Amino acid sequence: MAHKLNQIFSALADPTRRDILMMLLEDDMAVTDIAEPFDMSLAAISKHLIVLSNAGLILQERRGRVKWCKLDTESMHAAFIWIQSFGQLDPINFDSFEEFLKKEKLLNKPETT
Amino acid sequence: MAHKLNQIFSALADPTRRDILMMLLEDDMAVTDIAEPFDMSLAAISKHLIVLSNAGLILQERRGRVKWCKLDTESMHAAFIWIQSFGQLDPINFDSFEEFLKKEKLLNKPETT
DNA sequence: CTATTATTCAACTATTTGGTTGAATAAAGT
DNA sequence: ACTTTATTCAACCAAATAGTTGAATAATAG
Repeated sequence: MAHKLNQIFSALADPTRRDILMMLLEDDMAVTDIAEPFDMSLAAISKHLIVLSNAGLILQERRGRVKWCKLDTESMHAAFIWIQSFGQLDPINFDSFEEFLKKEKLLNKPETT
Repeated sequence: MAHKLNQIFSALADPTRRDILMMLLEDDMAVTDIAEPFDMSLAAISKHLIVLSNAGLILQERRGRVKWCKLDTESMHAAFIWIQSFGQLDPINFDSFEEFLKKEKLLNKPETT
């Protein structure tokens, strides 16, 4: 699990990839649709998606000729736990934590597996 | 602040640098002492420290010929908040959160600025 | 079968990264 | 002044990264 942290943090270090992850918060998307807003070739986005996939931050499932991308929360959670248990945070910002809870509730995701 | 996330996550992506940060949890250290346990040149460690410093994860203060390194919690906190507010975490692991609180209490840091 | 759409592969390039070594600088210690 | 200790600088190298373009593959549509 520790070696995965390299990949996870490395994947999160790129702003394009963070943007992609945030887009996927809204909904699952096909590769072409993900690429659309970016000023960058499709192949470049495809590579970013492979990086995200290798880091375990997204899952890719091919249905027909379309490859659907969706968030995989586990790696993000692992990074979260690492930082959290690192422990050198400010007294803990309960406000932002509450806000996070609120947002979770608002999203009210149907697939709460 | 967003552009700093690139540097922060990128800095956290290297295991040597994460190790250094964890060593600094114990106490502030001089560059040479930080380098000692690693199978790597002093210059390499010096570079890692510059990366950590640029990411705002540590502070370096020269006293005499020794450069002391200490954690700077702000950037770590920024990364924490980003992941937290990203919101795609599992229902929230309250156990690990409690453990984190407990550890904080145990450390009982005097400099709770 | 042919064309179109979706995605990736391959080859290439430029830049960054993580490491090395040896010299340079800075501050003490004797 | 000379030596030792602490740290960085400079030049270099190998490997990884982030991008490009053009061809290849895969699946659907006509």
